[in-house]
Amino acid sequence: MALEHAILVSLLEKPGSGYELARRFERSIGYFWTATHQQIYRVLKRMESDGWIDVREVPQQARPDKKEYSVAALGRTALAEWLHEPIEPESVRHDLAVKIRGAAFDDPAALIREVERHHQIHSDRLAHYLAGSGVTSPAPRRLPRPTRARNSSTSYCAAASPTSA
Amino acid sequence: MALEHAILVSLLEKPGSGYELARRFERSIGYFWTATHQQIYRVLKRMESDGWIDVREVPQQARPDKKEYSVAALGRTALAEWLHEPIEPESVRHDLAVKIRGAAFDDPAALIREVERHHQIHSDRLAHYLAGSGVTSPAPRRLPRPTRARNSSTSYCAAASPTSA
DNA sequence: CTTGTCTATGCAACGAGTTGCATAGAAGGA
DNA sequence: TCCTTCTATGCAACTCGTTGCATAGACAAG
Repeated sequence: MALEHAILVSLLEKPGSGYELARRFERSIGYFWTATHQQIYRVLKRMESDGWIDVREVPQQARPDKKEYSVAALGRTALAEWLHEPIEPESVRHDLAVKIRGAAFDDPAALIREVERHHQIHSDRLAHYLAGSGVTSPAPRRLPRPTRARNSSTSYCAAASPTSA
Repeated sequence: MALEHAILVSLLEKPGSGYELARRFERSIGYFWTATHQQIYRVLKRMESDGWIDVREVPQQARPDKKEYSVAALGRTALAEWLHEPIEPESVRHDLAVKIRGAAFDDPAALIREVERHHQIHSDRLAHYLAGSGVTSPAPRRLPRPTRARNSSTSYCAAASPTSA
């Protein structure tokens, strides 16, 4: 329900075409919201017909013409309203956590490698964020070696005691 | 694509009905994957017709009968396969981050309260996790007061310099 | 000359997830 | 008695998001 709003933010930063937005959603705003070009084109259509954004045909040489979108008054209002709503239920979908919990019924060792891989990915991304933001890096942290996680991991996570392990 | 697998994990921990699963998805496994009862019932149907799970009609007194599901051999195989696949693109959808970025075009002060509210919610949840897991709490951390975030926040976040602020 | 890549837009079909509504018996409180 | 809550299951309609495919001109590499 928020792709519209992510697009509004991006168009306020700089007007652009569907194609350009799709590029931005590969980085920049895409770090916070993912979307494919299909979705973007479809939502742009709707936003335009709702009067949230304006279109301008821009002829180009040496490449196809494009439609440049910019935020209309109605769009700004809609964005402002959304910004003032509290964010709610935050629906969680965390594959890795489900797998970790499922590991009790399979081979935990294989998952540990996967967890470490993800830790690496997230560390790298954090470094990337910080490098770009100009904020000085906090003291680097590393994952503490597992202490007593091996047997305690099922204690609250599992609704009931697993029958295998 | 992973609700099936979350259900398999939950049913391995303890067989149960659609209704009971829906309860579990309100806590326990629900911390990692959200699902409504509608979704659960629909997926259970499919899993059953695919032979991933077995059903057993359980007559009850003083309440409606229920169908108790348990994991079949095919289900265990499917889960094992899934556990060994690497997790990929991790599609990100982070309302709060989009709002923070949009705040440059609106009232940043209002959002600060929202951010603090969320920090509180996450701290509480972390405490809850740790309390349940038996892991000793790490040194409590608090958000550093904003240092120079006010003007640097747009540097890499924004694809282009915002024209208002 | 063909193949592949980049810009630029879009349709059609599907699958995942949400919302609203419906049923139905038992129990408990106003 | 009526109303609400709890257990238990489900249909129908919708929106959101993904995947596959299509078009089409310009350009560069082989």
